[in-house]
Amino acid sequence: MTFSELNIDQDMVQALADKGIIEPFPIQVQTIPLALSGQDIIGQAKTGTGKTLGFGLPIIQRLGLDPAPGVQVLVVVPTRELCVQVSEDLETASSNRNTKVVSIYGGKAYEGQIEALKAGAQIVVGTPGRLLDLASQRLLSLANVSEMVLDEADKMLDLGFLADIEKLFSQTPSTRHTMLFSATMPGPIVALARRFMNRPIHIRATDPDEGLMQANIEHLVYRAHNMDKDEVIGRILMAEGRGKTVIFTRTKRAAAKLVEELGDRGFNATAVHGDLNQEQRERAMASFKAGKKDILIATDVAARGIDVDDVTHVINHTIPEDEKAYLHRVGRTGRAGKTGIAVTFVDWDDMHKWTLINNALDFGTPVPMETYSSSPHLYTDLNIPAGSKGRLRASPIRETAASAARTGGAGRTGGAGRTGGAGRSDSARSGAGHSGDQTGSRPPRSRTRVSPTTNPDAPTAGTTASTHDGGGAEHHDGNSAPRRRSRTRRHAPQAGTPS
DNA sequence: AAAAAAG
Repeated sequence: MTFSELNIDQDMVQALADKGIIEPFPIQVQTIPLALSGQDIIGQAKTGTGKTLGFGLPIIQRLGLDPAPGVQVLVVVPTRELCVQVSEDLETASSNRNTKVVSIYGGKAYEGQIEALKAGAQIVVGTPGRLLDLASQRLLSLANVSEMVLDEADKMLDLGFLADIEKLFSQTPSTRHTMLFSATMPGPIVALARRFMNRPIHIRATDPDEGLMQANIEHLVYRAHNMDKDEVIGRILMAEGRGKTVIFTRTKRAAAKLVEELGDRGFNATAVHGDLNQEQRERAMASFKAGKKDILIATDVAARGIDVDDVTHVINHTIPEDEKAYLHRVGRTGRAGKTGIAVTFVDWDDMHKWTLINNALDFGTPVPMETYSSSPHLYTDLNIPAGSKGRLRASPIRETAASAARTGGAGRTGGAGRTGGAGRSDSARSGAGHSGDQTGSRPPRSRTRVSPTTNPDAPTAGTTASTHDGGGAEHHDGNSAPRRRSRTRRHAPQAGTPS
C-alpha cells in the first residue's frame, strides 16, 4: 500500500518521501479514505503508529492546493510541546503547496502568532487557553472552520479541558468535519464525544483480541521501598545499548530535583515541566530531540504524543496515576516498529496502583513485580561505594535487571551482569561489555531483540470499526481501557504484594 | 491528587 493508492495528492506524497515516509501505517490506511470523504472519525491506534498523518493528510488535502486565506482547520492539542510538534508535521506534509500553518499556544509572545493569522494562515494548531484568548480578542475567528481535530481526544474531553473545548466547538460551524484521535478512548468519553460529532465511525486499528498496548515494549516493574532510587536509575542509565531515555516523575518538584541529581552524577540530562518557562521547555525538548541530551526528565506534560526517535527506555520514577497514563508514558518508546524498555518503580503507598494498571492493560504475559535489591553487593561491580555520587563507570547492567525479572530471582542479582546475564540469548554485550563511554552521552544503538513479553503468534494488524448512529454504545468498545488479550490470566498477587 | 492550559 502507498499514499498514492490512498489518493493522497502527489505533492504530499513527495513531501513525505523526502522525509523517508513511504509506506502508510494501518491507522492511516484505515482513516485516510474515510476522512477524505468527510466522514467524522474517532480514531484509536497504538502509540507511535502514525495518528498525526492519519488526520493531517486528509485535512490538508480537503483544503485544496491553493486555499483562500483565513482559518479553515483547527487542531487542538493538550500541551504546548505537542502543539509545536504537530504543527511541524503538518508543515512538512504541506510544504509543497500554498497552505500556511500557525501554532497558537501560551507562554510565548502574541506577536508572531497574530501576524501569522493576519497573513492568512489556513491551518491552526493550538492549545485551548491561548486559542480562546485570541478568539475573545477577535484576533482569531473560528467561523469558517470546516475541519476540526482533537488530538489526544480523551484528554481534551477530560474535566480539566472540557469546558474550553466546548467553547471552541461552539464557535465553529456545526457543519464542520470533526475527527478525534487518541490511543485511549474510555467508553464514557466516546459517548460524550458524539455530542460534537455527526454520526462518527469508531476505528480501532488493532486486532479485536488485542489491547492498545504496544507489543514491542518490554515491561520491568520494581518495588521501590528500601531502595536508593536515584542510584538504581543511575545503573539503568548505564545499560549497554541504552539510547535516549525519558524519566517520568509525578511532580514538577521531583523532576527538578532529579535533573539536578543526575547532572551531579555526570549524566547528560535535561528536564521539561510546567515550572519552567516556555523558552526553557522548548530548549529542553530541542536538545533531547537533537541528541545533545540523551535523558529527558519530565512530568506528564511529555506523556502524550511527543515523538522522539530512538527512545530506548522509559523510566517511571513514580508510577503513573492510571492505566491510560501508563500506556501513554511508555508509548514514548517502541515507536514506528522499534522496540523499547519500560521500567517502573512502585513506591510502598502505590502498590495498589500497579495492580490496577496490570489488570486494566494486557501485557501478553504477566509482568512480575520484582525487587531490585539495594544491597551493597549490587554496587561492587561499579567500583564505587554504595550511595556515593560521582561519575559512574560500570559494566552493563540492563541485562542484570532484566534477567532478575525473567528468572524470578528476588535478591541476589549482582553477579548476573558479570556472568553474562542468565537466560538471555540475545546479549551481545559479553564482548562489548566494558568498552565505550559510560557517561550516558553515547549515541543510541540499534536493538534487534524481540521482547520476551510479546506473544509472537499474536496478530498485529487489523481493524474493527463500528458506526455511532445515535443508538446504544454497548455493541462497541465501552471499556475505559484497552481490552485484555487473554481472559485466562488472572492476577495472583506477586509474592510480597500486599493483598 | 498532580499536571496541564491564558496572563
